[in-house]
Amino acid sequence: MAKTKEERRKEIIETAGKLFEEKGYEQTQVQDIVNEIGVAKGLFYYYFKSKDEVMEELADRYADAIIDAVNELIDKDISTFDKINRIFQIFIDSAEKKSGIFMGILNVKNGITHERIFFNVGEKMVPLVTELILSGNDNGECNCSDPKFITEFLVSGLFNIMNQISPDEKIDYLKEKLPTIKTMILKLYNFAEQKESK
Amino acid sequence: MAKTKEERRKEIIETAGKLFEEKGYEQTQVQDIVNEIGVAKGLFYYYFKSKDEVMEELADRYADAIIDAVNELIDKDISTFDKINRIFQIFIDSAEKKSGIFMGILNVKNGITHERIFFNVGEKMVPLVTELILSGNDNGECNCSDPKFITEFLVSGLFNIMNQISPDEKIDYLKEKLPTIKTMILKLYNFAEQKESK
Amino acid sequence: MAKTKEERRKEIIETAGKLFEEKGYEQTQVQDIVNEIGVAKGLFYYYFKSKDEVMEELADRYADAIIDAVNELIDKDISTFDKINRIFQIFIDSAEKKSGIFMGILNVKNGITHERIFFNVGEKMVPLVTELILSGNDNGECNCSDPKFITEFLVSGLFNIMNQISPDEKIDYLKEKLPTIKTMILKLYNFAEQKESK
Amino acid sequence: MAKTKEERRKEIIETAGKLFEEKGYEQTQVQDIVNEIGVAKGLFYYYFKSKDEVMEELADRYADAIIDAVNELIDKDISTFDKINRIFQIFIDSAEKKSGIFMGILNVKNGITHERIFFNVGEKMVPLVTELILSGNDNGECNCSDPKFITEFLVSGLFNIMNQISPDEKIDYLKEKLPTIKTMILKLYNFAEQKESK
DNA sequence: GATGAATGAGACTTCATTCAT
DNA sequence: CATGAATGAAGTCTCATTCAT
Repeated sequence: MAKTKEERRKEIIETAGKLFEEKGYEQTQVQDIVNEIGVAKGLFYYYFKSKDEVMEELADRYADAIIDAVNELIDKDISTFDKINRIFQIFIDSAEKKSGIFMGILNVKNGITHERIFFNVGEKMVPLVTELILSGNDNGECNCSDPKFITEFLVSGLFNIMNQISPDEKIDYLKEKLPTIKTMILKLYNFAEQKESK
Repeated sequence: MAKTKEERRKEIIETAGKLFEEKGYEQTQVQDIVNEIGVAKGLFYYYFKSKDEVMEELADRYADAIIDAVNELIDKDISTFDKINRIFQIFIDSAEKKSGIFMGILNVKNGITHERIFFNVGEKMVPLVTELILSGNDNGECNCSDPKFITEFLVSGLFNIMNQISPDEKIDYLKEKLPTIKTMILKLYNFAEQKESK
Repeated sequence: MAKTKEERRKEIIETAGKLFEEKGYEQTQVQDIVNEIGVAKGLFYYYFKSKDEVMEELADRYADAIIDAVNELIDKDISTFDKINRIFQIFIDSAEKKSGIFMGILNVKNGITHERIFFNVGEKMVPLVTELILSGNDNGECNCSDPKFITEFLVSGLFNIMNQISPDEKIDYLKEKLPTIKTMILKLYNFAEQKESK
Repeated sequence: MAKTKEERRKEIIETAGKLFEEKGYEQTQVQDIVNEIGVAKGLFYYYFKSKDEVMEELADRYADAIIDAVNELIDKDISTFDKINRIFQIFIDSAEKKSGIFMGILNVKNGITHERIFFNVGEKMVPLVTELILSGNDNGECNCSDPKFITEFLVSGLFNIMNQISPDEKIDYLKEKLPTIKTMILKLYNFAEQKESK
């Protein structure tokens, strides 16, 4: 047995994430997590100081994955409108990934997981998008008087939609809604009417 | 002392609501609630079967208060745009009331309370607004191809905004954002450009 | 309303007895008893010092009813065998009465009720029957070397049988078994082979 | 410390059994059990899901021990009368074992323990003995028209006797009564008059 | 790296009993 | 006689965390 340290850490985080989504944070016991993996409880505490620390890292990892992708995009030489669209696309795509998180059925009991992840993602994503819109305002691509508020709105709206549909329908549902979302972006940030480049 | 049954019920619900907001559902013990009121723990269970039942009733009461106000509005002889605006106004106003609920600082620990209330409110409010827009579509006041999705977006967006600011700033913040919200409504439901009647 | 003191006492005792049988002593709350009657909980404590006191009185009443009937019989001018038979007949008959007690389905949870009543009845009945057999030994009607042990055996055996069949079948079952019981009495106390006088 | 799982389980079951007998099931708290052993309360729930589960296992173990011994006996090549005698002997012997169960003073409060154990034992023992008598009827060793009823009678009678005497006197008392019990068996099942082989 | 028995504080809940009206 | 809101001690059960092996 004896996996490498990093493998085990990842295994624990991902298993925890899966269970938090399925049953909620409070309803998932450390025992459930180690049972799922097939190791002893003590091992959990060899890798993490507490159950809470796993949650924290979980939310961070998820947020970081999104932010990394967004950062990579931001310096590209494409229109602001395209950037914004792609950012939300990345956000949505993350729901398709096998990350374990985001894959849970809406469960009123797992509120804490959702809020925590949302908080982490939102906190990092909103400033990036806001900055982007502000520069778009400057060069005339768009005209939005309160980009921070609008962005918070869009992010939280999307997030909640994603948490209210079952994982099976999620991908198809979001694909179906994509044009509507693009129209919303167009209107709310006041982009000049335009065609999206591939 | 022996208050009437209805007074005590209300007192317990409101005290519970206040504490749930302040500390979160899981972190609020039944003992905290009865301490705050100054009665014995048994009394709590004389009125409610469980801690969960209080939460349920709390969420229902809050949702019902909003829905009642919305229903009253819906038959009035004013434009659809005005109705929609006022509905969101009611939604926002409810956050100002001293109801005890909704008054909490954003606390990542009280996710369950927020999700539960949001779920109850959203579930009832979205269909009402959707219906309104559909009839607005029919008589040419607006032109929205997916009113249900847009409404879910607006409701969840607003809800999250309200949960992310401290109660002290909340009222002023929302008042400040009101024009922006109205503009969003105007654009997202595609209302014909118009003046709102006072 | 306002029944007489004695009526209310009886009502409470009988209702309690019924519920103890149905659900067991520990599982029956004072609240259940007063709910069934339709009065307030305080009234229960106006008539009885405690829940235990009701149980005590219940067991006593039941035992006394049997003992009274047995005592009446004991001085009659009939054979000892007939007396013994009739005593067990009385014991069995009491199970048919609408007394509320003894009418419960076997419920592993109501052990306390059964044991308590059995204890009270047995304690009073065994010495009477034992005495009877001893005098029967003296005048040659029977010949039993350990009447106390045999009687305890018969009483506890009957009692358990009665607690193991459902109330609906009870009467018919016991009627069916009556000849077997008589044969047991005949053999165990070593009565001279004889015909029972009607 | 850290005993093996099976040792601890057994320790808990036996300690619980001892206390149930001494004070009754309802009157024995989980706290009492763990105090007696000198461990933390959580450990109890590490091994058992509930207090009730211990009781269930207790009754099962006791019943199984008897049934195992009886089964071993049943195929031996001895007379039916001897088998029946030895079965009741096993039943009685089990009361002498230091198993912890069955060793309690008669306590009207421990009715549930007694009823439960009796129920489990009786349920398994009665059919075995009944079958034995039926085959004894076939080969002419005995002649009993209702072996099931008689057996229920004997088992419940013995059981009650055992619960009504203090543990100190129990062994001597039962030894003293053994001839009487054998005579009862002889008569009730209508065995042909005979000598028991040693 | 890994185990899992053991801990123990503290949560929720129950209910017999009281007492002011 | 009757009410029923209020009490509070006591019980069962949970679970994150520790630590000796």
